[in-house]
Amino acid sequence: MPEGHTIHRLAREHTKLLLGRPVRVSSPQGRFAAGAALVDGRVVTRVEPYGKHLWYRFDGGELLHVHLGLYGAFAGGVLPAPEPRGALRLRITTDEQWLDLRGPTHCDLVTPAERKAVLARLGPDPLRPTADPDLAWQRLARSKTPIGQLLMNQEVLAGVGNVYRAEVLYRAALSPFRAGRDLERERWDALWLDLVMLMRGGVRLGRIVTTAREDRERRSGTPTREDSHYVYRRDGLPCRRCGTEVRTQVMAGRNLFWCPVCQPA
DNA sequence: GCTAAATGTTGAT
DNA sequence: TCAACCTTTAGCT
Repeated sequence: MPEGHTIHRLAREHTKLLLGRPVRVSSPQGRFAAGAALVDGRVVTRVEPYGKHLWYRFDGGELLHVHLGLYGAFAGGVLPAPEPRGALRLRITTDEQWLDLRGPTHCDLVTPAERKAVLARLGPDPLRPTADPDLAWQRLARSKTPIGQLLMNQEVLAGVGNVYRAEVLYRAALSPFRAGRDLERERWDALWLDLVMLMRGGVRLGRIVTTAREDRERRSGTPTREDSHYVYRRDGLPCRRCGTEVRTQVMAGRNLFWCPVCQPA
């Protein structure tokens, strides 16, 4: 379930769990066996998130790069660890805890240069305190590409995925089909601030909630999980604010959701 | 029990 | 544009 908020939350958890401790590292599945052997017994000195990427630094200078992709996920708990089964790419254990990684797109040892190359291609990450929204604006402001596509481009913005794309555009009352260069600077600044707030909330809660309380309660009395979004995966259902059917269509290779009335072209 | 789809990216065609 | 990665879950039967 990984957009940027998931990655930043994992970085916090893993920092608390691993930092300054020697770890046992293995790859029961075998695909990361050689890399695991190289860092087995090392001390973790840093866990760093950027966008949807995670890096783990070890005291021998090694760097582990993890990208969860669409299905990658961590699980963990207090020892003893469960018997490894299925495709378990990575297991890290401390004296007390175990951590399992399954299904990632990337789980590899990389050089500092390779890490730099990845970072160089990423746009500003709304979850990083020093992120500069102007870098994204430079790209947006001269692009004919629809804003719904630009928001998904990690070279424009790092960490935004399909849920935040749909939801932040709804909250801004912006059509996903509007060209980036037709976006006013003030509206971009407001969009960025909203992303920062929403994604920080995602880190805190461990899930994405974009609906204002009054919108959650209007239709259902008690808030439930399915009230967490305005439009994401709500195609065919009435818009929470205007009642119009929420629409969907593929944009940037993923299902986009929007309200044609609240987000007029 | 089976199938399709899912909060993502890459590399081949 | 599409298959691959590889796991979980929702929605069927």
